[in-house]
Amino acid sequence: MGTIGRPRSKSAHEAILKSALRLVAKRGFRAVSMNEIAADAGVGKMTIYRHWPNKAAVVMDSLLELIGNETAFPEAGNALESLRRQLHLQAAFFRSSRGNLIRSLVSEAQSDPELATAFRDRWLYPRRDDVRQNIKAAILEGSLRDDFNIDTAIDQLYGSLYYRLLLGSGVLNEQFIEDTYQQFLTGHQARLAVRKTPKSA
Amino acid sequence: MGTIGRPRSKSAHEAILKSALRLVAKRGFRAVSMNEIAADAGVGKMTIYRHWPNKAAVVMDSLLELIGNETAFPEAGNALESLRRQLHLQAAFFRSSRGNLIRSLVSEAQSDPELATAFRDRWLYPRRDDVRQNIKAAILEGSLRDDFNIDTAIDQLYGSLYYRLLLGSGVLNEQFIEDTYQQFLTGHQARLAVRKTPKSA
Amino acid sequence: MGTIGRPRSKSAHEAILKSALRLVAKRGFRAVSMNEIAADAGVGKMTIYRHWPNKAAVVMDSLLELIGNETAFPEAGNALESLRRQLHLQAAFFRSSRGNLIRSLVSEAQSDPELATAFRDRWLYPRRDDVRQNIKAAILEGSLRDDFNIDTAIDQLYGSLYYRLLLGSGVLNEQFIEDTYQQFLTGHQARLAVRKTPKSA
Amino acid sequence: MGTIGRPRSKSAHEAILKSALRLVAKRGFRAVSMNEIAADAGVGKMTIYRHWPNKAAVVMDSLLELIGNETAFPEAGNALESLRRQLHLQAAFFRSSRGNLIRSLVSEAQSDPELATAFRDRWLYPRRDDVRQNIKAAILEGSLRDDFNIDTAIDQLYGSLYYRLLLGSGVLNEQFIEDTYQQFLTGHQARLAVRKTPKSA
DNA sequence: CATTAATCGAGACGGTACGTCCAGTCTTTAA
DNA sequence: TTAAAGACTGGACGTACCGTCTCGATTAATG
Repeated sequence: MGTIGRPRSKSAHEAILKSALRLVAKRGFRAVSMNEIAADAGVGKMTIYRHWPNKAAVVMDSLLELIGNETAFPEAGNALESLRRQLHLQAAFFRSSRGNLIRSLVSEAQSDPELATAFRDRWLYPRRDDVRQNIKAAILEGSLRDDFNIDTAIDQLYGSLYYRLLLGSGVLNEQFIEDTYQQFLTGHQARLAVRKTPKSA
Repeated sequence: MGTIGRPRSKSAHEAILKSALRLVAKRGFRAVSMNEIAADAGVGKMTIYRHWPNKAAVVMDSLLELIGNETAFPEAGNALESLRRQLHLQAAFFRSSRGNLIRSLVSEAQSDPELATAFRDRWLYPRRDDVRQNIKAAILEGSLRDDFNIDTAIDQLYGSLYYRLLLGSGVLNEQFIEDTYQQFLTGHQARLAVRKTPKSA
Repeated sequence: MGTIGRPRSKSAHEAILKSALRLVAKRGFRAVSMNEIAADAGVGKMTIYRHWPNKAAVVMDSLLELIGNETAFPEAGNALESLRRQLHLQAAFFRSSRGNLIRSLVSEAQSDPELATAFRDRWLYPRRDDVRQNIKAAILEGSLRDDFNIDTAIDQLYGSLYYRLLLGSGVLNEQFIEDTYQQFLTGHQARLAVRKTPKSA
Repeated sequence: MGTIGRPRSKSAHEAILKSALRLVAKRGFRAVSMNEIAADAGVGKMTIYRHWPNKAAVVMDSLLELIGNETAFPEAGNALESLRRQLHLQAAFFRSSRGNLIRSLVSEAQSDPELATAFRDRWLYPRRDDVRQNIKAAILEGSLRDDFNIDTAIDQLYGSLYYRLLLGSGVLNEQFIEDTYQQFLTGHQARLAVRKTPKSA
């Protein structure tokens, strides 16, 4: 049933998200003001505040609506390989300018409990669910053991990626991802009759 | 060499750090203003800026000077056990109100490159050096293998702790630490003649 | 020539004027928003702007259409007495909540030349014309001299009323009106027996 | 006794007043924003709000501190002549760009009771006191009668000037002032030889 | 009677100014 | 010279309102 009054402008909505995404990815969250986003989107500031409660919420939505599925699990012959490729996708995503969005949102979430909840519920947990599904599939395929705590394993796998993104202690390159994946395998791979030496650099 | 004029107040310096620590630990970085810290410390705002360049630097120093060694490696029979206990110390530290300092500084560092560098050079890397020394000791003791990339291993070990601190996806409890430690062992422990079953919840 | 389409709602027109009059008289021009008038009148904001160009125009019309003739010259035995009574009517009008409309419009007219012109052409000058007619009648009746500048005399008569309305330097009570009327008489009344030099252009 | 802390900047204070005066006199109250005044004065907006509660208060002070005595009673041989000249001064003041300040303040005062009180207490009443002193002097000099209500007489004298300033019904030229002055004389001048019934309270 | 076209209530829109807040700097007097 | 106190510039914030625009629904006069 249609509501009365002028409907919200879909084009304004999208223009705001695109401007926010572009500006924040390029210059960072704090360096971009609401006035600037509004001007860039050709929109009144009140329109932004009518759609979102604050800057963080705008950026949160621009992440979800515009680039939400860049890190989806890719097709591969089996679950384990799909997981491996997704880790590389995630690293590439973090290395790109999009990584600024994640850094900004995690940063703001430290002083904004509502944003923290939103980030978890709308970004983190859905992606963790995907990972969990993938791991369960790998278990069913017989590639992984079935006696470990999946949530803990996920934290170990992805924790190091977020760590390098946020702390900058090292580069998120291919080798690092490969090592992390292998370390995960070492701990959780199903035991075969024969077993080789695990590896790392 | 005798200085002219009124000497700097050492008590002011400490009062500022204590106020900053207390207020930021309780209410968070963003919610605390410089005026408030100055007032709480019974000090003029200029005195703060004469000692530190900005708010983040004050909090950085309050972390280092007041509670810097709460996570030092404890004595234990061997290097591995010392590492295990340190992981538990670090988790306790993160769970306490002090965790707010780390969260605040990492958060601010996302938009302040100088702070990012300072945080790495003065907090992160010294502690990583300790971990590295410990791991090398464990290698020498024959408890760990000697063919892995230590920096990557450190990221895997501590990344999940920072992840839970900053993302709030799960509790930093004893079990989580124990699992993380075991997963590290699984991947890096020296192969003995006999081997037990690794574990997890 | 018949117009096409839905005709303008006369009831909406009147409801708007009544709401504007009531709200502005009670709370003042600036304190009342167009949204509020629209809501009070049970009308869409666009309907107001389809009938009038801006808020001042609405209030201007509410003054003219609803209470325009409260200060008309009353019947009396002669022109002078009619003038005297009209001055008292005008004072009563200014003292009432209707005075707020005049104050509001004069106030807005200071920064809105179009409104200033409209206020003069539609409110001020018609009433000055009435006064002028009355004075001319009094001259014809032999009660007033015929050698003074009528416009200047009107400004002197009514200027003090507007002055007290807008500046609030004193009350617009009966005595003040009576004194003002007498001062006018002193200067412009026809000489009964002997008289000295008249004055003015 | 000197207070502690940095004292308010006298130069900033004056720069603000001068900018406000210049801009408002030229373009009018509503057309000038606080940001603009701040920028023109080379001052932060907070400094303005630290010295005054709102724009009207700034303009009020710029009127009083910068051009307050342009309408002071000039020296003349006698009180009546001084009054006559002051009327001409006042008219010239109203005709000049300074008249915009008076118009602005009276306009804003219609919706700002505090400003209304301030305008009366700080601008209007002091000047009325001067007029009252002058009239009393003229009475003592024997030029004016002593049996009329002075406040009413002042309203009649100056009311017409404010009326033409605010309503724009006619020009504030020399002739108008002269007529107004003569009308005042007619009603209040002391009778030279023979005299009939006086008038008014 | 169906069509047409301007109106209606509702409310989102672009734009502009407001008044508040805080970071980091500067300027006093006192010690 | 340094201290406490607090005023300073600069700039972002979130709110309010104006006057315009856009919906779906209504309402005469026209065809």
